[in-house]
This record gives sequence, C-alpha cells and structure tokens, in this order.
Amino acid sequence: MYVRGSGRGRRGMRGEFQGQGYRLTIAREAIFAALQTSEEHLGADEIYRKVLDIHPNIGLATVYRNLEIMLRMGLICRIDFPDGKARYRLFHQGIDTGHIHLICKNCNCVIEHVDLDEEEKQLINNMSSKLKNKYRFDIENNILNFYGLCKDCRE
Amino acid sequence: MYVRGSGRGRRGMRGEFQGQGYRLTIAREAIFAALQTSEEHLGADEIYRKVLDIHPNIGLATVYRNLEIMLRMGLICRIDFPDGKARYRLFHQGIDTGHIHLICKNCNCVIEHVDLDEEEKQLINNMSSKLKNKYRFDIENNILNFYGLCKDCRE
DNA sequence: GTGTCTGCAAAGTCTTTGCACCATA
DNA sequence: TATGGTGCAAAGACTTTGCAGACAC
Repeated sequence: MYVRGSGRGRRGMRGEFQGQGYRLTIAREAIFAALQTSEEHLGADEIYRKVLDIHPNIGLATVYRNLEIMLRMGLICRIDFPDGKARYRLFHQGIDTGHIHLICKNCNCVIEHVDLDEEEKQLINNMSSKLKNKYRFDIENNILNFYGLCKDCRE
Repeated sequence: MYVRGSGRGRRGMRGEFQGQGYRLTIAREAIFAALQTSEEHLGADEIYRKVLDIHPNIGLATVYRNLEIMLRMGLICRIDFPDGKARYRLFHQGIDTGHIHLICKNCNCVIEHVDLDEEEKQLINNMSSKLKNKYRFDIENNILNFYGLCKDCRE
C-alpha cells in the first residue's frame, strides 16, 4: 500500500497497480501526485486542475475513472459531502483504526479526528469484529462520518 | 420538535411551521405524511412518488424545497449516500445510531447493517458523545463505512 | 389583500458512459 | 500485439432556479 511521504518511486507504484491487474499510466501517476500535494480533501475538479497544470491533455473523465479504481485499491478515501460533491484524499499511514470525520452541514468544514485514545480504538475494533463475524466480511479499513454542526455554526 | 408517533395532528403541525415563519400547506403535510410511512431513509424521488399517490399535482421541486425547509427546522435528517443521492427521514427521538455499511472493494456490493443490538448502539453513542464534547460539534447523524471483501469475494 | 408557496419547465452540477484511438506490459 | 486505458463529447442523475399564477393567513 502506498503511503504518503514514504518516498517510493515509480517502481513501487507500478507494482502496486500491477499487483491488482492495472497498468501504471501517466494519468494515474499524475492523479496520485496531485493528491500528494494536499493535506485537504480534494474534489475531482480540483484534482483535475492540478493534473492539467502538468499534463494539459488529460480528461476529467479519466480522473473520475481512476479515482474510482484507486478507491477500490485502497489507496485513497472518499467522503460524500453535504454539498453533493465527493472529495478524495490519500490514506494516511498508520491509522489502522480508520478515518473519523466530523462534517459540518452548514459550512462544509471537516474536522479530522486522528489521535484516538485506547477506548476509542477499542470501540471501533469491537464493532469491526462483530460485523466481521456476523457477515463473514473481511474488513480492511473504515471511514466514520459524523454529520452535524461545527462549533462556529451552532450559534 | 415533532417526534414520530407522538400523535400530534394538524393543529400542532401548523404551530410548528408558523412558529418558524412558515405556512402549513397541503404539500408540507403530504411530505411529512410520506416520511411518516417509512422507517427507511427515503430519496426525494421516493417521497415525491408517495406524495403523488394522494396529491397528484404536487411537483418534485416543491418536495425538494420543503425538504430543505424541514431540514432547517430540525424535523428531518438527511444522509448523503455514496451513490450521490441524498436520503431523508424524520428525526428519531433520542440519539440516532445512524447507518452502517459494509462495502466490498471487489464486487462493490453494499451490506446494510440495520438491526443494531444494544451493545452496538452503546458503542456508537459513546463515540458520538466523546466527539461531541471534544470538538463541541453537534452531531446529528452518522454513516459508518467498513471497506473490505465480502463473503463471496474472500475466496 | 398580501406575501408566501406552488407547478412547470429549464438550467445547473457532478458524475458516468460510448466509442474510436492510443499506449502499456 | 493484445488488452486495457484515454480523450472527447454526449448523456445521465440529482437538485436548484425563474416565473407567473394560486393559496394561506
């Protein structure tokens, strides 16, 4: 699995894709690079614009198609925002308990809860193994989205 | 705030709307009634169809406009699904335990885990109130997505 | 009666699909 | 060279908006 900042190059990237039956293409490298430039969650259009800066003839459809693939590969995560637009980001390293997002319905801001304490990790692991057993589902990662109003928008 | 099954009638409903500067109209009653008929989250189109059964000349735009209003009034909650379609439901009394999805990375199937037991509800409520306190975030609902391989794709 | 609400249709946004051509392994 | 990937454009899905007429209070 690719991890941001781990310094792997083209070789490792190729293996990653090929291991799952895909090819390493210019477009895929460019999309991945675009995602690497930001800590924020980016919309498909923002990723597209970043890609265009370097490869002016890549199409938006290609961006969507590859985000879909990278999502399935587990390289990136996607959040469906209240504004009806999905946003994407590379998966972080070492967050084995998955992602927890607090998404404000009013201003669309996202708080990312990263430093989970032991109890929280426990809660998620419990939930995870319950589901695993009940549905015989191999859980690899998870995204918990909590929707509501942020501190500022409550007022 | 309206609570499902609390048995309030037209009078209380009018007060609820008027209290916030809105009028009680046929369309609003019909939309509310449509939401009352289901425990599930309904898409705008599904609500629209239910409304049409009784009031055949209400428009889809009216449904959208009023869902927006009822959302702001706090009567209903809305979830943005991964399929790009928002779905609505009357607010439950007490804390809503939200949706849990198991999403297969291989075949894209989605298992919806609905019948949460007490322990699971507890887990989510705990997590929810921890986050609420830590970030002063008003959590209204949540979607927990677990990604991995389904029973069939594991083999 | 007045200002809000509505239906209809058209437009807007984000995303997906079809198809012929191109490039990777 | 044989698939799989791509660009372009068109279509699709969901949602919002504009406007003249209708309705609630």
